Amino acid sequence: MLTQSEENYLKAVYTLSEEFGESVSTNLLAEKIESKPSSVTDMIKKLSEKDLISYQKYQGCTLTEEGRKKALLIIRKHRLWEVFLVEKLKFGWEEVHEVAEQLEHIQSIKLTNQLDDFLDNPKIDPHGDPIPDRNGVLSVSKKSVSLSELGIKEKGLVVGVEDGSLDFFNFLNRYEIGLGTEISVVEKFSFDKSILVKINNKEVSFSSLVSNKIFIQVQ
Amino acid sequence: MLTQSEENYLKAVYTLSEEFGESVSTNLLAEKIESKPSSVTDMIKKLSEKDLISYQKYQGCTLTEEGRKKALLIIRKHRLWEVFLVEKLKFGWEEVHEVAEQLEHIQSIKLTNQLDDFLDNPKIDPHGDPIPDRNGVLSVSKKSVSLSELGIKEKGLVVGVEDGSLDFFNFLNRYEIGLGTEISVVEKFSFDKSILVKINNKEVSFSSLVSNKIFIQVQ
DNA sequence: ATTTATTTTTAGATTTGTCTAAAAATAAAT
DNA sequence: ATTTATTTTTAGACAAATCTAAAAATAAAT
Repeated sequence: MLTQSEENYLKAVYTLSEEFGESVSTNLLAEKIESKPSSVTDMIKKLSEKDLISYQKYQGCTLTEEGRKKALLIIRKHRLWEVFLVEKLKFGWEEVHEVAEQLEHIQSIKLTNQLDDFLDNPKIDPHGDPIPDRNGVLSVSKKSVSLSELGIKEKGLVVGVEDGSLDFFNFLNRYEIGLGTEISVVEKFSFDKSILVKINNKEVSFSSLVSNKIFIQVQ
Repeated sequence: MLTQSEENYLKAVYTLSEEFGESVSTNLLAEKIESKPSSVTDMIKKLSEKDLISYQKYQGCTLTEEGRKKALLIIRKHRLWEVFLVEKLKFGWEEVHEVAEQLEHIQSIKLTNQLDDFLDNPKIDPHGDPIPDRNGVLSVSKKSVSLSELGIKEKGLVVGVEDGSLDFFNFLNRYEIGLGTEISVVEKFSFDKSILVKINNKEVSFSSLVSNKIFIQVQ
């Protein structure tokens, strides 16, 4: 059983490893965790004892296989709760982070997996970040962006949508858009924020309402 | 901001005050919290400093108005999460307590109130205990029991139902059962666990499936 | 009304996670 | 290749929440 603090360190090492290279320095971790380097050293030693982190003095640290797995399960919980807050409790996507930071530490595998099912096993969270599955595996590896954020001539695959309503689902069906559909941007109109895209060799225009809800992973 | 430990103490003082009289002894609290009397004394002093508990050495303690309010908001969260786990995530009512013990400490008034709305503002939790409203007020004061638990000739008012389905709602409508309806038990049949009751001066028989889902407050 | 038993409090120790200040190791700069 | 700057670690202290063991207060029993 890990403490909240230990979980936060594992998560921080994971995300910093992703963003910058492999090994994470003590100072960088301290900044992320908002604590002092000396505190970080102590905690790294502790997690190193537990074989969740591998560490050599003065050389920064990396997650072990076990540590990585733990980190991904915390991230899974965080992102599932974010989906819950936005989709079910009508939170704005910008205000969920703080609450999810607390909810991610709730211990119950059953809770996590039932929540996953209740939310229809979403693949991305409201910010476009991929959600690890129940084994801690990411099916989508990179962060995705909403269609509205793409530039002209950029293209990518649809990896998710934000709105779970039947209406929106029917709308997407009408245009033959599903997971894995390739979309490329032809033109963007700033006056109404609409976007002209090419799907299956047909050109279609979407309002910003729609383009904000379709998540794309650029190739 | 209270720590989890402080919150647990407030909740314990509240529930023990309800069960036994006003003043709660140090030993009783220690047993409830599963710690030692000396630890309890320390915490009581701390909460007393914060004006959440009133306390005189060797005389046990009681909640202040402020402390009571805090306790009721924690209980509110606990019971709302229990409803969520049973109704939405298909947990059994007997397995929700442990998880709710963790969820009750999540800090976000918005979360609590949105969850309340999402669950259609339930008045009782899956165990028949009343849920305080957003001001920490209990509209139903006593614990309720399922109809199946009443004895012959006992009567009471309907204060809630466990199942939120439209089917069940229609079923209740058919028999003119709503919140506040008086039900008295005429006879119980052990061979099939059905129950014969009187509602609006008409006698009706219910299966145990139904009687387990109707919550009654005995007068 | 003493004695005895129980309850409660105090005093001092422990663990976890943090901190500051100083020392040691590594990296950068002349 | 030294010197200087930066990073990281160590050593020791502190607050929170707990504990054990002993002392003090209250309650029960003779």
